[in-house]
Amino acid sequence: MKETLTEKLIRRDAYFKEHYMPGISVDCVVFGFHDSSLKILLNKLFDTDQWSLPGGYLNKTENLNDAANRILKERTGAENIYLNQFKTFGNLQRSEKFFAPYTSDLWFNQRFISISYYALIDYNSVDPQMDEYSEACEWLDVADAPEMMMDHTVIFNEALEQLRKDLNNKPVGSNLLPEKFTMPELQRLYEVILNKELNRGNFYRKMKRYGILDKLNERRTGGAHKSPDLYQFNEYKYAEALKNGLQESW
Amino acid sequence: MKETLTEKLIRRDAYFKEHYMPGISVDCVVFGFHDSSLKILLNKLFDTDQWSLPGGYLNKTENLNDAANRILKERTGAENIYLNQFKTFGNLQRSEKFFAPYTSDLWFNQRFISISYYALIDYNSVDPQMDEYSEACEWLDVADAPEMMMDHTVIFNEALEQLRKDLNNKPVGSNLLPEKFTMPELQRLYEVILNKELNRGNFYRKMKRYGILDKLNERRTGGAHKSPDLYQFNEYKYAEALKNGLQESW
DNA sequence: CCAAAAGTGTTGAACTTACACCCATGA
DNA sequence: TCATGGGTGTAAGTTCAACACTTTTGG
Repeated sequence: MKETLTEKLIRRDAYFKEHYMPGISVDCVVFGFHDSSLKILLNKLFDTDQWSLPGGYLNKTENLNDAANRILKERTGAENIYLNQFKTFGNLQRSEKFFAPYTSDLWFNQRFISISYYALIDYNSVDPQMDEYSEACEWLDVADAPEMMMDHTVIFNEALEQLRKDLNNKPVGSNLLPEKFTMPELQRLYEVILNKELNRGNFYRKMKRYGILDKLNERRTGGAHKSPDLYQFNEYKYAEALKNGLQESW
Repeated sequence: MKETLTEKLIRRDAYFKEHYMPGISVDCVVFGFHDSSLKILLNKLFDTDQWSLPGGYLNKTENLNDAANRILKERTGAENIYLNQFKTFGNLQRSEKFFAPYTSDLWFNQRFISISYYALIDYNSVDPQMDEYSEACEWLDVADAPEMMMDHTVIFNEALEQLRKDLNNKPVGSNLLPEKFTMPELQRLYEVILNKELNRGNFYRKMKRYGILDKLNERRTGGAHKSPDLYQFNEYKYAEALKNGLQESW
């Protein structure tokens, strides 16, 4: 017979009490880019209709950033993911409703402060993995994000806002795209993050002017039309340019 | 006979265990502007040579932002201070050295995660107040910041970096200056935050073009030369302009 | 009346925006 | 052959840095 979510939480209670810092959780908003749209990686918990951000707890002997990396590795199989801690959520009521059915002495049902990261990852390098409390782990389209548990919708929205602000200051492009990509793909990434259309010619020139891309002697074949050139980021020049920001208004 | 810092911490141990969340502290980097330079509010603990950021703990029945506001009110006497949560610090070793002399069962000597805010405040509205563990609470010049305890120097540097980035996106000017100020004062604020000189004429025009300032029918008299006009921020227009950022490179 | 500071004008360079055009090429 | 993408041209408008000029005011 299948163990319910409640039974699972009760069974794991003592283990968590021993190994994890009380009151501190780490949540990750994992962004990917696929099929010209921005995706987010979400779990679906057993016994609920709601989705949740991949998250976990802080081991007593673990650094904060290491916890975020560990949690992401468990969920995506990938290592060295680009992570950006963007805000810590600590309102009293943030998990009240969700845990209302549980007894208050349950470890999981204490007041938690959520230290939140957003992660940027090459969609194709991810193999979404469920955790022990979930019945699904999937990429969903940011444009129609589902209802999420607790305050995860708030966390997600703030992550998206921060991503938008970081577009000219953080290596967003190189972390969301595969190593080789075409100029139209890069433009679509910018458009979908900024949620507005950009002029093709100007985008092309602007990107070239930054000098952060290397043009490869390859093209993407197999498409329906002219094979577009492939580019890759010049990591050194990209990093240099980001030090002062890309200084553009888009 | 004066109670030592150690004695004080031991005496308060049970009280904190009862009322405050374990493992979570809130630190504030408080910025002010005075005499053409950027200042930071620091405490000096008893029995040490090091300075510390004003900080405190999170009450079990208190929201995160409320804790930051409470701590600031205790230290500055001011309410409704502009606060910006910018990062959470949680390395294992962050307080190791500092608390090494204390026994490990002391509440204060557990592993703490520091949720850090920077605060912007009108220098003149502050009456620096020592807490019970300090022998001094003073404004010090950011340009020659002293040695600080634990990882507070790191926290301070990241706050300053964030402030620089936020200059065009957050109401930095209106929160650091008194209600009425002159254009040269505003320019000096920008210069000291950005750490570079700006062209006077262009600064003047740019500020006017934003339309975020109201020119008053008053001047600052008493100076050695021409009395400059006084301005104040038009809060509504300032807020509107900040929604999209001030879009300037300075 | 003069020095210093406030405030304004001007100008050339640079950049943005928006649109248009040509070429290449794969289905 | 035609739709899509690569690459370039250009005109109009905007912004910027730099410098110089005028105005104001305290001593």
